[in-house]
Amino acid sequence: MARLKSSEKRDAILQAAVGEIAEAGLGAATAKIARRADVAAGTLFTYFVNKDELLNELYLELKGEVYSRVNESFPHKGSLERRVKHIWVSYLGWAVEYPLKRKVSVQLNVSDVITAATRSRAAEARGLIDRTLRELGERESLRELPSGFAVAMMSSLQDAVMEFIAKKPKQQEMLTERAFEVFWRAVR
Amino acid sequence: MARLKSSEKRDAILQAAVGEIAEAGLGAATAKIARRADVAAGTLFTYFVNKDELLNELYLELKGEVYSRVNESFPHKGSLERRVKHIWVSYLGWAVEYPLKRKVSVQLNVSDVITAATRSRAAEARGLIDRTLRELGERESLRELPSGFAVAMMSSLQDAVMEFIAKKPKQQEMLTERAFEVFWRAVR
Amino acid sequence: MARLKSSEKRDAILQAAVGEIAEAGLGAATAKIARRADVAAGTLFTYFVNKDELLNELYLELKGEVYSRVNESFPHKGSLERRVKHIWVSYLGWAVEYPLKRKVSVQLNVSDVITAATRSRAAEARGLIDRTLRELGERESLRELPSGFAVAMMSSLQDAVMEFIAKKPKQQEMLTERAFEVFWRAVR
Amino acid sequence: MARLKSSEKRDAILQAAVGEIAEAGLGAATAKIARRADVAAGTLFTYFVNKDELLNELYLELKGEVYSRVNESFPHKGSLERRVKHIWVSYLGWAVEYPLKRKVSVQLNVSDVITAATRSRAAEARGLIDRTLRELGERESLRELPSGFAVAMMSSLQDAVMEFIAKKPKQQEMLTERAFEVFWRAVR
DNA sequence: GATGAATGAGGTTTCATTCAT
DNA sequence: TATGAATGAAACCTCATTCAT
Repeated sequence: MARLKSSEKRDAILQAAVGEIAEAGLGAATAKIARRADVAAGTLFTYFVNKDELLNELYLELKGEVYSRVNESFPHKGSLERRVKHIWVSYLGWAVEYPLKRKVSVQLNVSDVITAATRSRAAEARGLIDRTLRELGERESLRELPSGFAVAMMSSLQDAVMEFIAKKPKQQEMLTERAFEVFWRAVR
Repeated sequence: MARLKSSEKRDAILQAAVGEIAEAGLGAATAKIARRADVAAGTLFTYFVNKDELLNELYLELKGEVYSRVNESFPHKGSLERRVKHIWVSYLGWAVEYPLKRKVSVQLNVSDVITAATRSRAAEARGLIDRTLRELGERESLRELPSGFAVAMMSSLQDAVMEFIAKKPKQQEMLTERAFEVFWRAVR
Repeated sequence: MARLKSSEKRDAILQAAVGEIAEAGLGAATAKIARRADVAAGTLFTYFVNKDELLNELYLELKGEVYSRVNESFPHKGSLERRVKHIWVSYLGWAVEYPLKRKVSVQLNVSDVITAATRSRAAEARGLIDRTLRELGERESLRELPSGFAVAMMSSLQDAVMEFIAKKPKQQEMLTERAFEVFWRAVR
Repeated sequence: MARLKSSEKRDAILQAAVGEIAEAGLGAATAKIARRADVAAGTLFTYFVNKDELLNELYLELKGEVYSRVNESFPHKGSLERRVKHIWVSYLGWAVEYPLKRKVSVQLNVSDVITAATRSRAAEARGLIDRTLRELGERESLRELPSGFAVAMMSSLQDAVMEFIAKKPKQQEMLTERAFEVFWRAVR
């Protein structure tokens, strides 16, 4: 008669964690996360062995969400530029749509709670993206730079764009386009 | 007269904070910071009214350090490219020399403890840099993007470079150069 | 279902607070109160959100105890003198029986931690007493004095009696009687 | 060339203590008292060996002030009623004029910091008052009550009057008069 | 599995007191 | 004497985690 661990509850906890961490930083209390998820304090620990694990799982979840967003209608057969732009546009779309999630994602990324293991599991899930970006990295323009530089550059450039979109949401599309042009000029 | 507040001690606390926060995040205990600074737990609070103020002051200190580094031997009369490159090189130089400080600076920046007031005080101190980067922002290539985009872009690109230099410190110079070329291509 | 908050524990904390405050004043440490109540330091805060609330609740509890003592076998239909005397005797009885409680009650009363809200909640609970004392206040002898004076006078006179009973407990009954005569002469 | 301990400073500290304790209770910080007295934190301890002593001295000072007020123009040769009334009126006058002092005096009195030694030193200073009140205590009406009861009763009745004068200062004179009548009726 | 009271270590901050200047 | 920085014990309170129900 044991109820199964409901993934619904798990999701509620993760979502609550986003809200709570966005407001209070990584020091957010598990009890508050639980309360926001409408779950008892103890219940949180049947879904995540401890807070660190919760944080690592959250990181994975967030990354996964972005990647699946990028995968949606990915132009597998498009030109390199089209494929890179797809990644560019869809990531920015996600980040703008879920600013709290992005904020939390950044905090997690910068902190030390996310283990190397988690980070590499996240990387694994990027297959599609990576293949495209590796192709980009091999271009003449980035030749002498380490593989991975293109990725890092794109991601950090996007962070910059984000800041501006956050301030003027209405110009999202324009900013996304123009910034992509700048980016593309750099790597072309 | 009684002992005067020594800026030596103040500095020791700030430095200890860098070390402690680099290891434990912004949740680092004030007591541990004090111990590392070789100062009694209570003494910390004669220099900073509370932890938040300590963090804000630390932020200012770190930013100030970078800016004064950039100001050193700034080629006021050089071409735009030379000036931008000076900023690029000197910032990366600082970040590579003091990776912990940079790490802490990033954590602070992302967090919510740094007040708007502190942020704008920090911005004020950037006069020299800003003038150059504003000039950059007015170039044809960035015309339709908001002023400030050039700054944000440069800073985020540098973050990307940092990661790689951190992994291969020996290639610092080469990476710095190559990455600047890429950046310059984008904004040229 | 989890363990429920036991009013037993709540009471133990309140009682421990009486002992501790009687010894150390309102500055009594919450940790010591908890220890004396045989409860973990943190547990205190599941029953009272903070020390101030504990103190306010304690005040209410103490007042409540007195009032319910007075209410016991209250001679609703007796003469005014009989009713006033009942109040007089039962209050003094309580105060003599629980000198620590009385001491703490006085300290709380004099301090500023007890909020106006708490004071008025306490006042509400005095219905029976107040009706009688208001009647007393309307007598010729107190006519020009503000309503409430009779109450204040009685209470402060009792304080005086208390001191003496505390020193010579055996004479409690006699002192209670004689003092009431004096009091009654004043208001008759 | 050593400056003498200036009694000016001592007084400033005592006065500051009144203000601070009235606002923050007996837990008032010595550092704040010192600051309010425009004196360095350490200086306080050249005038009072520790906080407890400061509090005891303050108690003495306050009591002394009242007594000397009562002594002023004391009608040594007046009837018992006149003398008692003089005490009554002059004490209430002081309490109304210095409500903070009175508040602090009450707090000190109720607390345990005031030693028995201090209390008896304070009592000594009451010679004049006591002689009159002892005379009062010997009257028929109070015969069977312990000596000292008259004093206690008077003092506690005055507390009651105080409360009302504090609320309606304009009626001070009337309230003082009427209440005395009540008191006198009781002991007559 | 779900609950939430209980725990106690640990966090920040306050404070009486000391002592170098 | 006067100063006020320095001290560190102790205060209040929070929190991740456990476990009886």
